[in-house]
Amino acid sequence: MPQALFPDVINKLKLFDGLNTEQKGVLLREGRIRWCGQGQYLFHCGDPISHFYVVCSGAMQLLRQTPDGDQITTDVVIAGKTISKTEIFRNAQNRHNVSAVAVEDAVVLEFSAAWLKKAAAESSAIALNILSAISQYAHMIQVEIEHKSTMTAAQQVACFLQRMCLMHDLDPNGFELPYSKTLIASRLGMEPETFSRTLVKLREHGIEVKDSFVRFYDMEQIGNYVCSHCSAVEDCPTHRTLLTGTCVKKDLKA
Amino acid sequence: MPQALFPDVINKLKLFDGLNTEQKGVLLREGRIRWCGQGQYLFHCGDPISHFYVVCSGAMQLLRQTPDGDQITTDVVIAGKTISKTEIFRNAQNRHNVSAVAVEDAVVLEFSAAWLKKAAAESSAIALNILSAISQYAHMIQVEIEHKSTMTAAQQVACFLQRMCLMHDLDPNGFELPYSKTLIASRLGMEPETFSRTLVKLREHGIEVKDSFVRFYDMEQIGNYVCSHCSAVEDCPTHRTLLTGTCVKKDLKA
DNA sequence: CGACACTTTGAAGACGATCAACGCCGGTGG
DNA sequence: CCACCGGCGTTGATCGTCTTCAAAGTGTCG
Repeated sequence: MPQALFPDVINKLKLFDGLNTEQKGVLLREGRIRWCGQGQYLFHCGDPISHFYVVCSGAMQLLRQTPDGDQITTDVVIAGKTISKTEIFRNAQNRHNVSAVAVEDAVVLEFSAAWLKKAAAESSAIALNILSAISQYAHMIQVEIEHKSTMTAAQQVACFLQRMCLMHDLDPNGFELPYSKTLIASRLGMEPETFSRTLVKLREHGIEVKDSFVRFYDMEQIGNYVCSHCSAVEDCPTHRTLLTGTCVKKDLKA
Repeated sequence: MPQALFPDVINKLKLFDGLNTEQKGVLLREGRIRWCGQGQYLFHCGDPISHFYVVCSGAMQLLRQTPDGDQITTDVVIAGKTISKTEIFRNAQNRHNVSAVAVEDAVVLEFSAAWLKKAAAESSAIALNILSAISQYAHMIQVEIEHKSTMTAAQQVACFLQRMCLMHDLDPNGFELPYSKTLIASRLGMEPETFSRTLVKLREHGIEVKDSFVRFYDMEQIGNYVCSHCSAVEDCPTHRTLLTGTCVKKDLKA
């Protein structure tokens, strides 16, 4: 019984916002649990899209191989987030355009793609929830494109660390990086070397990183170069300070 | 009567796929026509989101100012495409996060945002059409992020020119650029100078550009560096040759 | 005609990628 | 128990690419 195992994750799913407990129950009965050991693939790029997934614990990396060998990390999906929503509704060749692999032992709830489509077609609440989620996602990557073409590596890292702090609900005054630096660098589309060098520079700008321990020690400075567009991530009182600045490029140029 | 004025554009709208003529008629009666002279803004970044738009003729540029002055072109929307879909369903602050300005005289059909939400809630066909459109869009920008971090300017331009050829239904053996080089450069997130220099280099790789005239003169070479992920853009028999390669970075590295 | 936007070209500079080397750790196997 | 290996992270040196600044040519429009 899925609900019994991961009630928190399931109850917080935005996908089911606006549905009552009974309705959720009916839908969730279709779910099947899958365990993914670290390094195990949930699916590969090019596979037919058969399922929709909710990550219950652990984390999955979405990545794509470019034909000349190097790989791009599209996203790192943590507990409570979903996989394949976008692909399922794309109405294209119906094949995954990314691979999904567990970066740490993970538990995933799996539904058939048809189930999701049916739910969207029959419940306008669900359809609108999905629309909202995909729209937010689209906005996020759009902002990231913008970052890539206008910000230096330091700015991107600073911005990313702050979003990560929000998304993982970590303490801005000190937290451990939730996954490896190599993976973060890949997620940001930069080389591990560049990422490493960048972390050192951030120390002069209100962010201290020692090993995998991060501390925002000068909120005022940080407020100066938080990117205003990033506030698209859900607002949260605890982290409010991280969200109320505008992105001033110059500050990190030095 | 909107339909009378722009029957082609309206009838081809994917948004209404699966609806009969009568249903379309009812929905379209709500539309209001707006003329946008070149340089005129349809809305500004930060404005409350009030409407959903269908471009009937001309082209609109979507752009965002970064706080330190430079501007990013998010997208160039041509006839038959829509504006604000994503923003409307984002369920965030309900404000535009881009500005829309006419790059050439444009005619736009305008619907209230509430109208679109209502249509999506009441018709699962429409909801699924929107889901599909946004998903495709999300995939496209995802691929563009990938391009930005793995491809050189030359590769990006080559790929973009081919997608443009498809989207605008142009003749691969020779066509005029549908808008200015400065705008294209901005759309690609690069400087006009870089873009200009890049076009010269493409001549050695199967693409000739003279002034604003583009010709793909060596399909075989081009096939070698078309990016396979880009085939997400709708397939089209005329342009099939442009879609059947895989993206081999090395070819354009020289 | 003059103002202005667009495009191209040149030269210099900044930034990130790449290659190489090293220290560190955890695991494996002799 | 120690030797060895592989992955990770850091640092240094070098290289290529894109940006930036500058200048000049072209075209359009008032």
